[in-house]
Amino acid sequence: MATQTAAARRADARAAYDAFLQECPTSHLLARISDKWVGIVVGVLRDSESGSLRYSDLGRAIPGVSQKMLTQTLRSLERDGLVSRTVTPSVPARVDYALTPLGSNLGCLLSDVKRWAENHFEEVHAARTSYDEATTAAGAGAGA
Amino acid sequence: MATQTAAARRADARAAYDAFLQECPTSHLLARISDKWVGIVVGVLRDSESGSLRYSDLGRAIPGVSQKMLTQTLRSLERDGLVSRTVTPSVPARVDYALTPLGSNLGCLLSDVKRWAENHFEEVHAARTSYDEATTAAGAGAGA
DNA sequence: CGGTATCCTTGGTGATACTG
DNA sequence: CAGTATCACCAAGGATACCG
Repeated sequence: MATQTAAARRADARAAYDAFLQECPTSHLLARISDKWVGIVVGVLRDSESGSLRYSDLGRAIPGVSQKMLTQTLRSLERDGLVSRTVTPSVPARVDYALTPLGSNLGCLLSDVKRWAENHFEEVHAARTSYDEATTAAGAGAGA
Repeated sequence: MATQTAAARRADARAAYDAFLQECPTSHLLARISDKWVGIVVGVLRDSESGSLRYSDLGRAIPGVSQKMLTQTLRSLERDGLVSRTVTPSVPARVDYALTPLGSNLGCLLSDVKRWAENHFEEVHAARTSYDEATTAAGAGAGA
């Protein structure tokens, strides 16, 4: 059983690579910021003047997010020390979320990314259009 | 049918938000760079001295990637004008991929992200550890 | 070698309902 | 209000097999 198929070896390599990826901080960060809601939550938190928002305010500020996703996102962020969670045990429980300094810092990075995106958006869009054009033209022969 | 449930309104809001996201260049960029293989491919391409690699070289340089994913990634990148695809119609077909200037530029951004990740890795890790510790402690009560 | 088309498996995503 | 647990769904990811 020592010699598996090429596929098995590939799977093995994949596992090894996966392990390697675990060591790579960049992957973690990329995974974190690419999370659909993370960028938005951080943005909203940065946007708010007081810098802190309640759970439901967050939900209200982000249309289309489910409690599950909001909670999940918040917990991840909290776990990574990016946001702080403050519970005020009043009668109607009140929980405030705010960016930690580290979270703020991440926000800056996000800003950089945003800036890049805005700067190069046209170029990408142009490239995409011309590519699609070429592709459509190539495929059009069969359709007509 | 004018007044749907709250869920329906939520879905509606979600759709609207989704549409908004389409307009936001940042989302596109985030989606692109967060793609599991994009970052790696760009990195490998940047890493290579000649700046250009053949399809199978790429596959070899990235253990654990399937042809499907490699091709898909490459095509996306090409579509967005991030990499160039050069076909040399020799007898054994030869295709070289290289970063375009724009792709190079993206590589720089990726470097920034990488730098940030490496700089703050410890902090995040520390936060995570202490969070996990607290969580484990909280759950331990039932186990004992 | 380079690439595409197909099928299958996984898990992320979201809705619902229930608790404190 | 804040949050959790469960269920159902879809789409991305990957393996396989097959063309040029």
